[in-house]
Amino acid sequence: MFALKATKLQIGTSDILRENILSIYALLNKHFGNLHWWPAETPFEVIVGAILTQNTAWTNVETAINNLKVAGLMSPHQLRQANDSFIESLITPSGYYRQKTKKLKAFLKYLCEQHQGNVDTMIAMPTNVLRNDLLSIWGIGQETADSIILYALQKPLFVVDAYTKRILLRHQMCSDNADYGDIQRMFMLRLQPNVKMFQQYHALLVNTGKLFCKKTIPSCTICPLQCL
DNA sequence: GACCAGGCACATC
DNA sequence: GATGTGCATGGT
Repeated sequence: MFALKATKLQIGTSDILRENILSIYALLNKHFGNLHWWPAETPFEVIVGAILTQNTAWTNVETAINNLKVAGLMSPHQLRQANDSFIESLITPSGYYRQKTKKLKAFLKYLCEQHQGNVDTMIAMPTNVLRNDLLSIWGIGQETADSIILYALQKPLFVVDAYTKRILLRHQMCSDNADYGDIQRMFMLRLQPNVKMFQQYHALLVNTGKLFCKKTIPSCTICPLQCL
C-alpha cells in the first residue's frame, strides 16, 4: 500500500518528496503497465494532436486527426496551404474548431518560416530556446509546448496537467497556489531526465486522474494510490 | 440536461 | 496578478 510521507518541500539527503514521487511512479506503473502513450505515425502528427487535444477528449481528437489524414493534410506544407474553412470542417469533431484552425496555422507559420517546414530541425535546438519559441506562438501554452517537446521531439521535459496538480493536492504534496512551473520543477529536480519515463509518468497521472481522481469525487478508496 | 475532457487567450478588476 | 469568460464537440 502507498503510504504518503508528508513533509515540507525540500531537496537534500532526506528528500521525502522525492521518495513519494518515486513511489507513485512505481505504484502506478505496476497498476497500469506500459501505456504506450501518444500513438502517431510522425512527430508532426503528435504536434497536431497536441493542439487538437486542448481541453478535449482524445477520442474526439482521433476522429479529427483521421479526417486530416484522409484529406491528405497531415503534412506541414499541405496543411498550411489548405483553406481555413476546409480545415475547420475536418476538425469539427475535436471542438473549438475555429480556434484550433487558427492555432494550427499559427504553428505552421512558425514551422515553415523558421524551420522550412521540417520538424527535425527543431530537435537540434536547446530545449529552453525551443520552449520559448513555442510559447511565443499564439495558441501554444505551457502544457502544449511541453507535450510537443516531450512526445514529438523526444526531449526530457516533464509535462504537467490539471490531473497532476489534483493528484498532488489530494496527497498534500503541493500547495493550492502551486503553479505550472512549481510543479514541473518539483518533478524535474527529483527525477533523472528520461524521455520514456517522463512520457509514461505523465500518461500514468492522466489515467489515474481520469479514472480515480475526478473533480466531483473528493476521494476514492479504489485508487491505486489509496486516496483517503 | 449537466458535467467533463490530455488548454489557451483575452478582458476586467 | 488573480479571476472570469469564450471557445465547441461528443461521451457519460
